[in-house]
Amino acid sequence: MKWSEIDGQTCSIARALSEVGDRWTMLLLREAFLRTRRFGDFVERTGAARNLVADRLQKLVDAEILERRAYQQNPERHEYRLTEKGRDLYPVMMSLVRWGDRWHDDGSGRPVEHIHRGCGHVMHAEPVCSECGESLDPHEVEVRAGPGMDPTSFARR
Amino acid sequence: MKWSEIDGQTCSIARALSEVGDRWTMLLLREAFLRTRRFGDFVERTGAARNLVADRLQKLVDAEILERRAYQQNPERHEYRLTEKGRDLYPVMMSLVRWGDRWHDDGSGRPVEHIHRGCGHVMHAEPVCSECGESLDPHEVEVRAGPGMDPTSFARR
DNA sequence: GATGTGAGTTGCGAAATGAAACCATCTCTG
DNA sequence: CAGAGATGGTTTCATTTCGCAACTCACATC
Repeated sequence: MKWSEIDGQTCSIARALSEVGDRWTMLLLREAFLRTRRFGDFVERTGAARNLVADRLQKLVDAEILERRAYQQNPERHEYRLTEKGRDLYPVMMSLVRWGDRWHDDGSGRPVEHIHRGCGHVMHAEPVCSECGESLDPHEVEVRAGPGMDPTSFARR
Repeated sequence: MKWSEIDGQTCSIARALSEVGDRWTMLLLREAFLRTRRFGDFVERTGAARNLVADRLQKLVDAEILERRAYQQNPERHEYRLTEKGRDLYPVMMSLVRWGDRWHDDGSGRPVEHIHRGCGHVMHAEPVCSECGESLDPHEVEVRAGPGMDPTSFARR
């Protein structure tokens, strides 16, 4: 199966990855969360080739994760900003940071620290159950087919 | 810059993505969390080409995210299981599921549902501040250079 | 001996990537 | 006004990776 057909799978993760699963795409989004908005800055800060940055930004705009809007005329210049859908990727980014910090610590500490203004502490994202607020443990979570599951693909398992 | 050099960046996300940022890698991990353990099942359930599955499983083993262990002799057969480091990717997977469910809903509902045994409800992962337990809002989080930041790359910003 | 199964490996055409050069607009400087 | 930056891409082309099918190998079963 080609990667480009992956979004046909009956799977939330496959469909999510069809939009943000690309290597450089994630780094572009990292930059977007750090308030990078201009083409040249994306190129410089991610280290990706210009043509790839152009292609991925376009795909993110098509997916309505970024929005391309003019910020000046003469010459017309555009900036790329996160949409609501894009901002909603925040938990994904934070959980990646958390994992990276925990398992790739070379002893020098975290490259960046996140401070929660509400409580003033250096923090990380902790996933909890949306219903009861308990900290999430994989063993405490049961997976079952939901209403959107294609029955044939579930039967296979 | 080539993708293979990406892990040299001073960034938790770049380093995390150098190990799990590949398209198929994430789908293999999805399967691992659903208790898929054998080569043939990974191939069948992800739809990836056999050589890619072989390559990615090997890389995951090298990264100590999966562990390859014999489960029988004559013929020797192996299974791939999540390590502690691999299981710790659970928040990443759950946040991807959450995002996919929210933004790719075609009206038929979620493909899979997660039930929290503790409270019995269909739930999703909700990220909160590790220090105060408040729900996380990007605007409430300040980012600053940590002890592990390469000063030259931060000065650039 | 023939056939089957599981787990890969190999070969090869097609597609994606990466680096550098090129282009188009507009502004600023002398 | 000519020429030299900024800025934001697009094009070109050699290299790398993908994706698919076929092949191998070790054992088991009929």
